[in-house]
Order: sequence, then structure tokens, then C-alpha cells
Amino acid sequence: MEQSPLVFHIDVNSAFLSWESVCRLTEDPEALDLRTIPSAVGGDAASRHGIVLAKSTPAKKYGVTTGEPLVQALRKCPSLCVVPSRFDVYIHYSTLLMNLLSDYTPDIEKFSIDEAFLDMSSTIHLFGDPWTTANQIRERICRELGFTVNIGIAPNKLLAKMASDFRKPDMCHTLFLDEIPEKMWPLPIRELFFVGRSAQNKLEGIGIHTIGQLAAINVELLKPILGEKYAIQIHDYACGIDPSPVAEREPINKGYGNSTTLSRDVDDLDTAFTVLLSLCETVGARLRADHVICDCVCVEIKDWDFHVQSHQTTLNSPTDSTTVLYENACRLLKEFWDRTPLRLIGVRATKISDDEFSQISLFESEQSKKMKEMEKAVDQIRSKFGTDIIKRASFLKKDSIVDHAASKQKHLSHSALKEDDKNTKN
DNA sequence: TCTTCCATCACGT
DNA sequence: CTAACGACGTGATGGAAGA
Repeated sequence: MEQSPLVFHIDVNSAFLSWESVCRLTEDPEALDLRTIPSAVGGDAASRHGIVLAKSTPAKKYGVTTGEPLVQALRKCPSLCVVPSRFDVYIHYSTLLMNLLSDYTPDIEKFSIDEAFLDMSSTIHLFGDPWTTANQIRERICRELGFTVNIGIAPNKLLAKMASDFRKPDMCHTLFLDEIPEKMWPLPIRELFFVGRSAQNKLEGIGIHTIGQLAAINVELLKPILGEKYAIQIHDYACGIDPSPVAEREPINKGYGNSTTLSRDVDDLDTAFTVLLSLCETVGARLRADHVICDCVCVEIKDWDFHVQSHQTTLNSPTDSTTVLYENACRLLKEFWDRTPLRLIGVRATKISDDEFSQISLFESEQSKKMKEMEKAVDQIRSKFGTDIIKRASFLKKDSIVDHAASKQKHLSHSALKEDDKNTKN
């Protein structure tokens, strides 16, 4: 039996801000709805680090944009109500959303915390026509979960994603093949998925400003500028071509990273090592939780002038051990860091493989066995009480320079109300 | 010469 | 346009190193 391909893309409007609002209203029905005032979710408003992760519609009217520094946003809109992010809350609402969506098809690809693709090709006949069905989903999410979404309706993922981005919020849009010239081709090149700043500049350099112009040009002319593979991809995209299937199972991680911007620049090895230990502990715990091991450790630094460097090393044997990660990370950093003050340090484990048959080697020493047991115990306690409960001894003496996201999520509903007194500095 | 490794860049949420 | 802000993740690229 013949099926025409049909993909929905669901995108939560201002996800973090919407979810923050819903959560607060659930806790206190009298609470102020952040969506009705100029507001934003930011990393850490108090220390004036961080960026705008999501903004309300009223904030948008002041020119506040996602991704911009909080200080800049506050200059544009001094009355902006900035609240800290709570990822545990967002994961909760994301799960509710994905569960609801799974009522409509088993073919779901969770694309990010607030986005999903639904392959509706084989199930749409159970519900009605695509437009009506999408609107029913949109209304049901609003009614049952309390937040709005955009839904793109199209024959493939790329077009569905483009469609969900059209007019916001709380809207459904179609983008079928015959609608491409009218709805997609007039758009500026930058709005095409996968065209970032760099590609935008290169394309505009040869007089291409709209998606339609990109679709019309001979792809051979793009290859020398963008590289062969990338040229073909975005040219296909501009033509509405995307054969990639909706992937039901998310692929296993290729890497596990953890990085942090420090509350002040660091220029001594000891402090840097302490930060590395914290990062390695997180990464190691995640490796063990997923029952995987890594064969490569990478250390990344960003200095005071935003200059980024990274170095990596291949391990003698794959590991999930915090200690091994830490020793290698320290060695790397010591080797390549020229002691320029650092604002960010990161650790990344790559070349991931499965842990299944990596039982304790016969030659493994008693000491490393004990080490592993200790790490396992730390992981267990952390998973029960949160990552802040246990700290290694070396943390206890120094003042904490690491901005732990987990350590600033208490008392936030109160502190969020007194945002006014910190706009005096620059 | 062919592959792998390494560092960086680009792109997305 | 510059000044200046995150924490992730993936994949491409081009040069160096190794087989």
C-alpha cells in the first residue's frame, strides 16, 4: 500500500522559559507568569557570567536575543527578570512531552531536549489529515502540559524543521514540495538549517542572499568555496532534499565532555589541577553510568582573551577511571599550557567503546581495584544525593573557584525576585 | 601511498 | 561592528605522523 512520506517537527516555544513558568505556576498558582513580562533564563545572573538561554516574548521586543551575554541583555532591557536555569525541571517536562508525542507514532526521534521529529507516514490515517492532527497535538500539549509548541508538517525532516521555525508561537505550518518556492526560497540564506555565520559570509561573498538563489546555483560553483561535502548538503537542503530517516533509537555517544567557565581567571597549576579533578570526576561517573570506556582524553582551555586551545592523548588501555582520566588530563595541561590566565577548562573523553566484557584484569593491582571500588561508591552516593554532597579532600581547603551548576539551585525562587540591585556595574 | 592521529573550525540546541 | 559570553554534542578538514 502506498504511503506518502509525512514528518512532523515539534519545537517548544522558548522552551526553558516556558517550562520555568509552568513549573512556578504549578508550585504556586498565584505566581507571576514569566511569559507575560520581559524575562529570561540565564546561566548565572548573580556572578554576571552566562548568556541568555531563553527569553520571553516581551523581552524579545526589547531586542533581547538568545545566546547574547546577560550584561548586554540587561543594557537593552534593565527591567529584565533573569532567572537561573534548572535542568532537572526541563528534563522532566521534556519527558512528559516525548511521552505524549509517542501516542501518535512509535517512530520518534528526540532531536534535543525540546525538539522531536515524528514519522507520521504510517499512522496518520488513524487520526485524520495532517493539518488537523498537528493542530490537535498542539492544542493537547497546551491543555495538558501548559506550554505552547510550533509544529512543522512536511515530507521530510529538513522541511519539517524549517516549517516549525516559520511564525511563532503556538502555530502549525506546512511545507510541502509545491510550497517551497513560495515559503522557503524567499528566506535569507542564514535561516537554512546548517548555514551558520561562516557559510553565510562565504555565500554572500558570491552574491547569494536567499535560499532560492542557493537552490538555483550550480553546485559545482559552491564546492571550491564550501568544500565538496558541505556544498552538496546545503544545496540539497535549499532544494528541499533530505533523505535522512527519522531515527527511533538515539545513537550511542561518541564522546563525554565536561567544561566550566571559572569565576575568575586561573594562572596557577594547582588550581587548574583541582578544576581538572572535578571535571574528570563528572566525566568518569558518566562513563561508568553508561557502562562505556574511553581510549582518548582531550583537555581544552580558553584563555582570558577567548583564545581556545585543545590537546589530546591516546591512552595505553581504555578506561572509565576518574584517576586515569585525571592523571592524563594533568599531564596534558602541564605540557601545553603556557600559563596564560584561563577563563575556561574542559575535559573530554572520546573513542568510546562498550564495557561489556571488561571485567577486572587478572594483572590488575589491588590498589587500582580499591580505587575502582571507591569511585563506584562515590558514584552511588552522588546519584542518591546529588553531585555536591561528596567532594574530594583537595576541594575542602581551597575556596571554590568552580561554578557548580548544582550548587546554586537552592533559594532561587527568592533570589530571582531581587534582581534589581546589580545593574549598576558594567 | 594509504590510513590514522591531531588540532581547529563550523554548526546545532 | 566589536566586545566579550555557555556547555555541551557532531562532523569536516588539512597537515603530521605512522604503517
